[in-house]
Amino acid sequence: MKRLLSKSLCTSAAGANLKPPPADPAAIAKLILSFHQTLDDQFILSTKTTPWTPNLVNSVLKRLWNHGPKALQFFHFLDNHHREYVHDASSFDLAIDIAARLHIHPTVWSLIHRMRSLRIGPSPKTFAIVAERYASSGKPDKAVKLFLNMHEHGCFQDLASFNTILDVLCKSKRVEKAYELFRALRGRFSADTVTYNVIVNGWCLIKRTPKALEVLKEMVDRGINPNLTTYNTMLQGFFRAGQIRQAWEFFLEMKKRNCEIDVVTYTTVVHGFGVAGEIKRTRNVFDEMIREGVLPSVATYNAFIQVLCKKDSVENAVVMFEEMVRKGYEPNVTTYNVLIRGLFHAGKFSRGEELMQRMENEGCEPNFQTYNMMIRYYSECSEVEKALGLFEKMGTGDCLPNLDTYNILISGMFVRKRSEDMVVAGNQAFAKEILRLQSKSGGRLLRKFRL
DNA sequence: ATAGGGTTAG
Repeated sequence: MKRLLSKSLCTSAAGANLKPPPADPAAIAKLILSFHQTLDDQFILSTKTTPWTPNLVNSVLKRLWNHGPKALQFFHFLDNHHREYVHDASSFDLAIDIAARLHIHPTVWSLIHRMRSLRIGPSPKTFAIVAERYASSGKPDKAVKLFLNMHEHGCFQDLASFNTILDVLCKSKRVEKAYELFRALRGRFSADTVTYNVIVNGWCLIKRTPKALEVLKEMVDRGINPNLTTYNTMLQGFFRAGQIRQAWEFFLEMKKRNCEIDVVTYTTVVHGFGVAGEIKRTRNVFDEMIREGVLPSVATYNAFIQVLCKKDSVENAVVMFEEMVRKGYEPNVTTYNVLIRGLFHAGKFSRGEELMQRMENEGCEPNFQTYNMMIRYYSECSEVEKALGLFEKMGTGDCLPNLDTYNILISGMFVRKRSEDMVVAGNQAFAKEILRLQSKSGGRLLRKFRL
């Protein structure tokens, strides 16, 4: 029912014959996307009676995540045309995130200033968002500067925000920069276990386990107690760096020292051995885990199923999947994605499709990864009809095609795996379909790819 | 949004 309504809103001519949308974020997002230029009087009329709440606004913003300019238009529209509604801090944070991802810094800063004038922020979270954008777009120095200047925007630095900026730098692989800042300011902020864990994890992320061990040692020397998170981080680091023997010894040491090793420890080892192709040891550790009374989580099963797909056989992965279901676990979107990928990788497309149907029947919505991965496999095998079928299905559901989807489809046009004739026919079908869809999308695709 | 485990293929 909901889907039918969404579809009718999507396919109606832009701006014409639109009924007021209910407080349904999916319907509102589709309505916004149906406007090719700016939101106009028609939209004002359509949303006059909509009961706006921060939750509703946030849902709409999240649905428009891959259509950033539209999302910002919507945010500003509410600010300007519904004067009785005032945005919540969480909505500002989302809008700031979107503007920062689009690198529209004047908008980022005007939103920050507006937050301040409304006395609802900016909060440390707001700064974390902006810093993360700076760090991941090659501007770690601007991220650091932002942290150092936070207080000028009414937001004082504390240990938590210090730990956050270090984590942001580490997660975007700017570990040297994080380490520098850490050494300069650890005294001023009284670095704690979390601070050290962030730095240990940073070195592990770039596979520099000797540096991670050095920080671990330093931590102990300074009287900061490592905890299970520290050890699990280090263990994961060894696996990531391909140091399987060291990982195993570290794991044994953890047990010898009576660490209360937990589900995260075991999942790390199951995954680590599996990725290294040591399926037998993966099984042994999984059995040991159950023997020791540590309950596997859905993540443990996901790790196991994934490595069975990659390093063993997809049939064994299916067995493990059925076992987890039998034991009462509820597979999540990751579980399905991993197994569907395994089936597709093995060329078992129809079984992959069946599993997708099953996930939907179970109420687990396919996401971008599900669709994009399936479309990629179909495109690579010149299964044009199948790829387009999924693309169409995306367009009518809650998970709209994003830029990656278009990229996958377009690169699919250039794949040559079958006879030249098939490729030409496939290309024509793709080109025709993409042009048709782009005309519905208001020219976004045309501008992006100059088709 | 102060820290640790599970999602692409190349």
